[in-house]
This record gives sequence, C-alpha cells and structure tokens, in this order.
Amino acid sequence: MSNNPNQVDLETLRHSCAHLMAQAVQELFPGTQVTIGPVIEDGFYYDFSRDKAFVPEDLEKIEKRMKEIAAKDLEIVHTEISRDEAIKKFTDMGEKFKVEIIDSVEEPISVYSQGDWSDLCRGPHVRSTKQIKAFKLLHTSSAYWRGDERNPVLQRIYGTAWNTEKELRVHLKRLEEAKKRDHRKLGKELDLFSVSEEIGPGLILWHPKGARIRHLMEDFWKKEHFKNGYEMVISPHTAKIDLWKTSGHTEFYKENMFSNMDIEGKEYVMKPMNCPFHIQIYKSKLRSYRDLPIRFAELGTVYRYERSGVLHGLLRVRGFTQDDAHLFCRPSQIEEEITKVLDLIVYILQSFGFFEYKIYLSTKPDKYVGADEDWESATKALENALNNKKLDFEVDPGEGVFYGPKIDIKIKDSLNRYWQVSTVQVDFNLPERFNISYIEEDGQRHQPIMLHRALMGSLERFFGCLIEHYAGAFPLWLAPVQIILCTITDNHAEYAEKLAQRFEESDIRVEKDLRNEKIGFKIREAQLQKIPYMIVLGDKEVESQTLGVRKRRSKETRTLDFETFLNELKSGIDSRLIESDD
RNA sequence: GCCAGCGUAGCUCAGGGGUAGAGCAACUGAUUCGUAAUCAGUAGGUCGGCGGUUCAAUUCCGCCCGCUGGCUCCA
Repeated sequence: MSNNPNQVDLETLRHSCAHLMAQAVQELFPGTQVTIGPVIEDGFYYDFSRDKAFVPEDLEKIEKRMKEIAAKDLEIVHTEISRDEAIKKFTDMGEKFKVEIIDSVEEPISVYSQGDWSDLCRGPHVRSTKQIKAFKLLHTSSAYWRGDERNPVLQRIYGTAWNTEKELRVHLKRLEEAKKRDHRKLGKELDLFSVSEEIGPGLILWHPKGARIRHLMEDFWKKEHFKNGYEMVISPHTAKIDLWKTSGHTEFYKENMFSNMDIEGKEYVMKPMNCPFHIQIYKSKLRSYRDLPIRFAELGTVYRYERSGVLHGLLRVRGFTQDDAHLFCRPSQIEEEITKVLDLIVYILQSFGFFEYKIYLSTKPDKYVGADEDWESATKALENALNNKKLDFEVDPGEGVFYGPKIDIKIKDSLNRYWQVSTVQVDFNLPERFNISYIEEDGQRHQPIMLHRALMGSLERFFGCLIEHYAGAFPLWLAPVQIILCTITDNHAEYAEKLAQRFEESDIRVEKDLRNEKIGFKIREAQLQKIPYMIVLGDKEVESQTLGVRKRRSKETRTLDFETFLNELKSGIDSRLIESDD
C-alpha cells in the first residue's frame, strides 16, 4: 500500500471492484451465483453462473448500480469463520460454487462483507466501497467453471479499475489506440493481406504490399543467416505418414495435424513441423565431428489444425511460415551455439525495432525423455549462454517440453504489450527416434545434440506484430512504398516520370500520383497510406530541378536536389532507421 | 470445438413481413489547382448459404458457413 491515503494498491482496488460488481449483479439479477473474480492485468473479471448471458445493456445497468453502491460508502468488513460455519452460510445463500471452493481452502475461512452482501474471499480489500471510483465494465464472455469445457458454462464480465478518473481515461484511450492499430483493420486499410472465406479460415493471402514487406523480411533474414554460418534448405509441404510415425508426431501431435490424404493408396499428411525433413537431410550422408556444427535453416511453411474459435487474423492461423533452423552439434558445442543464436536473435529483433524482451528459461517437466544428466548439462548451457549475453531471464520450472529445455523470448511493442516470437529448444527425442549420428574423434558413432530455433517465430504472426507496433507506419527500409511523387498539374507529369525512373534505378520503391486531383487530396491519401516520404512536384521544382520533400507526420517541407534526397533515403534504408517520431 | 453477439454495395454503416438506402471508393464529365477531402452525373446488391412458416421473407424460425469477444492451447 502507498503512503498516500487516496492511493490504493491497484490489485486490492480491482479486487474490491470485482466484489462491487458481483454485489450489483446479484442485486439486479437475483438467482445469479458467484464463482471466482480475480484481478488480471489492467483490470479484473468475475464469473457468474446464470442461465442467460449478459448483454451490453446489462453492463450499463450493472455499472450504474455499482456507482450507487459505491456512493453508499459501505464499510468492507473482514471476518473469519470455521469451515462448517462457512459451508452452512454459503449453502444457505445458494452459492454452490463457493461451497465447492471452501472444500479446497484452509481454515479459518475468510469472508468479506459490505452492507448486506458478502463473499468468500482471501482479500485484502479497500476499507469502503467509496474508495472505488474510477472503473468501467468492458465486455462479456463465457468461461467454463475451472477452465474445463466439461464443466458448466459461466458468464464472465471483464472490467477495469483505477485510482483516478484520469488514469482510467488514459487506460481507455490506450485500448482505443490498440483498436486503431489492430492489424486486421490496418491490413484492410493498407491493403496488406486478407483471409478469404472461399479459401478457408486461418489461411493468409498476402497482397502485393504485404508480400513486399514479407520479401524484405525474408531477404534480410537469409542474408544474416548466410553470414552466420547457416545453410539454406528447402523441404516439401507434405510427407508420408510413416515419417510422422517415426518422429512421434502422429502420437503426440495428432490433434494439431491436418487429416490424411490418400495418394495412390499411401497416406500423406501436411507438415506441422520442418524438423523431420531437416533430419533426413542430415541423414543423407555420413557426418564427421569435423562437419559439426551443421546449421540447416528454412523459411518452412507448416500447417496446423487449430480449433475454429481460436483463429485470429495473422496472429493465430492454420498455415504459417516459420523462420526455422535446426542445429546439429557435439554436446560440448551447445553453449557456444546457443550464445550465437541469442546474438542473432537480438540483432534481428533490434533491426525490426524491438529492444525490450521478456525471456523465460523452461526446465525439465514431470514427463520427459532423455537422461537426467543430459537435461542438467543442456539447461546449464542455456543458462550460461543467457548470462554470457547479459540477458535477464526468469526460470519457468517444469515448463520445458518433454523432449528438452528451452528459452522463449517475448518482445515488447510500442503499446507495452508482449508477443511471443523467438524460441530456442534442445531436443533429446528426435535424434534418438531417427537414430542420427556422427563419427567422433574416437572413430565411434555418437549421437549429436539437436537444437530447434526460430527468431521471428512465424512470419505471419511477426508481421501482425510489426503492423501493430508501427501502427502501419513502417520504417523506411520496410515500407512497401517508400516515396510517392505528387504532381500539382499535368504539366509536371513528365518530370515525375523521369524522377520515378531514376528512383527505380536506385532501388527505391516509388509510386506516382499523376491524377488530376488537388495536391491536398494527394497528400491526404499518401498520409493515410503512411508513405514515409511525399514528394511534391510543381513549377518551382521543375524549374530548379529539385524536389519538395515532406515526411509523413510532419508538415515541414524541404526543397532538396535529387542526390541529396537520395543520400538521405539510402542512409535511412541501410541503417534500418527507426524514427521515434514515426 | 464451446458460450454469446454479428454477417446489408469494394469499404464504413443505416433500415426493416409488401423484392433496399447513405458516405467514401469505382466509372464518366467538368475543373489544372502548392502540402489531410473540387464539383456534377452514372453504375453498383439473389441483404453470407440452404431449408421452413407466410398470399408475400432480406426482415420471423431452423440448420450450415464465416467473423468478433472470450474459454483451452500455442509460432
């Protein structure tokens, strides 16, 4: 708690606000049972058991009642009772879910009351309902009791609460801003991508401008991988089911795989992962310790079945391209390889404008394959690599995949949201299943260590993240159109054509707007398309053979000659400049 | 997949048991203009699909498809 008496710990405040909402709901809708109402990031929710779902008008009513209750300045009283008392109390109240919770908590049972309403709760809470002032109910949804779809369906209401009206306004504004940046909205407005009902949900069409950005992402990625000792490989989109039996995917990943195809009586499936293919390439010949580490990289497109309800724009799809690589190395090389991977990750993410991360190291889960000492040394190698790079990380105990420990990296975007992108995983399983080996110095066959890693994760998701991070105003090096030439009248078209050709020869992505429209109209459209530079061409420019340069989000105009402007462009592109103003 | 809501012109949306409307975009014409919208005209829709109720359905009902917010999971 803060020293300022008016400043309440946000978690406490939000928890109390959830109670306030529950009270309002039960007063307005008798017969509704309460279940749980925890605090979440930026707010809270409460799950209710009730036949009917809440509609938006209900939220208004509930909010109004909450304000009334808050104004009553009800004291929030904490009491502790025995389990038997609690069971009797909540059974009498008809709160079956609360009774179920009482079974699983320790005595004494903690209860909070305000007025004639009370709730089973660990607390803490604010002293009076009057302290809950700045709040808003946001939306409804359904949820299952204890998150299990076999359990009864509950009606959830989400809300947010803050210490002051001003903080609430700032938060709501941020939500609005996030809505404006929604990649699905911008994808349409900027003509970047679409999803077609005719084709199928979760399958992305990259339009010319989106594909342009994708090619830029891919080109950059390939160049950096060649520089860093990777070899590019390419593998097919489907393979015989037997491959997936060997890899264990038919056993452990079945529910995520597209169902079988019959090709001349043989079963094939769309690939959900690239690893078995890269292993086949590794296995195509005998490998020596002198060849290791071997690094195979591929922008590999995979298909995974996702339940229809979870699909979401570019962020959750059924077909996506991983910037995948598999590293085969000697046990002694793990640490160095991971360190190099981390270097590359940080370099690439920073190039795209992401400078802050949350990094997790996930360790051995309850069910696992491989020897304990291998797990230990691999986990240590991951940890050492993170420490070598001075990267802060959190350990997620037991959260590793069954086949090995891993590092996950989330990037922070311009609205302070985190997105899971990069991952580095050690795999003790596939080398064993495919029985891969190399000849060691001792002349004997040894099993190599295999690492999976992705930097951007999926190009689709990373693109969605880029769109929202930049609100569609991509940095110069990524902008699908870098400059647009806008003529004042038809008289300037010839000059524009000539300039366009010169820009094209210099690999600048240029568009011309020669339409018979007013300059204000052309500028407006270019602004809405978030083109980094607008070049106005009129009598003045033709006469002096110059360019009228205007940058997006700046009303300032400059008169530059071609070479000067081209140099500015080139240096912005080559340095992958990210303008904070943009 | 489940719960709820939504689906009307390319886009954003209004309407409503008697076969549909606006703005922007498109097209045509006029205008040749100096940094976020020049004016006028034209065209555009089996109202997501299939079935049912009805004299009549885009509107009411059922099923299906898709989208949105969540639940679960993850790149």
